[in-house]
Amino acid sequence: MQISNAEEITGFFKALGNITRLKIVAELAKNDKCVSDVENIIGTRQANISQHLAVLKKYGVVDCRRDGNMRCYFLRQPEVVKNVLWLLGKKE
Amino acid sequence: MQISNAEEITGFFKALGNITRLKIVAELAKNDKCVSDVENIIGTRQANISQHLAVLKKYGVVDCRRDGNMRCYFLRQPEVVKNVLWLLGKKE
DNA sequence: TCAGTATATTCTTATTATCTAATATATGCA
DNA sequence: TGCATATATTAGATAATAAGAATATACTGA
Repeated sequence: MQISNAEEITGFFKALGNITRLKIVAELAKNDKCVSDVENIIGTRQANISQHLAVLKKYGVVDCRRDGNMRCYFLRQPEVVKNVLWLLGKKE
Repeated sequence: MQISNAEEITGFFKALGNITRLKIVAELAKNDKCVSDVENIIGTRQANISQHLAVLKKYGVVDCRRDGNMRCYFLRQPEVVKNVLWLLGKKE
């Protein structure tokens, strides 16, 4: 197995290697959400959610678009993320 | 997407979220290796490789067996790991 | 323009990760 | 038993991450 873009892949794993961010990503896998939606679902302070979303964005896992007053976050590669989570979620 | 075993999955991502460990795992995806093999391929000090292998083991990514004087490390779920790396390695 | 809402940023502190150097442990063999 | 080899563990320094609190920014609507 050759890893050509090891930095990038490591970044993906770093991004998901935190339980709060994993939960955020799992929520975004269902549908796009604005920050306050995520805040309500995850039950963490707004600033913290915002920081985690920034990390996810920095590593290229999510991106966002403005929606009026809000920011709507979404997975950049939803199928990849869903497949990875599915693979890991299966019981072996 | 429901994440039932979030802790465990986060652990997997933490384990792979380091470039040295990612490289180790990519090597083990080719075939099992003893510590000195990994050391030579990765080009890092023995103690450090040993520490990284301990992290991978702690999170359940690898396991090892004794082989005489050596320890042979292997992926616990090679197919899962290979599939995940393949998914992430594809160019989109 | 001003107030209100939504989100981001900065700062501080605590925890965790990483690396090196030194040392310990375990096995194989003479 | 004693030495060499292979690997693991510990300790200590530094860096990276995470969370809360406070504050700043940006958009909306009156």
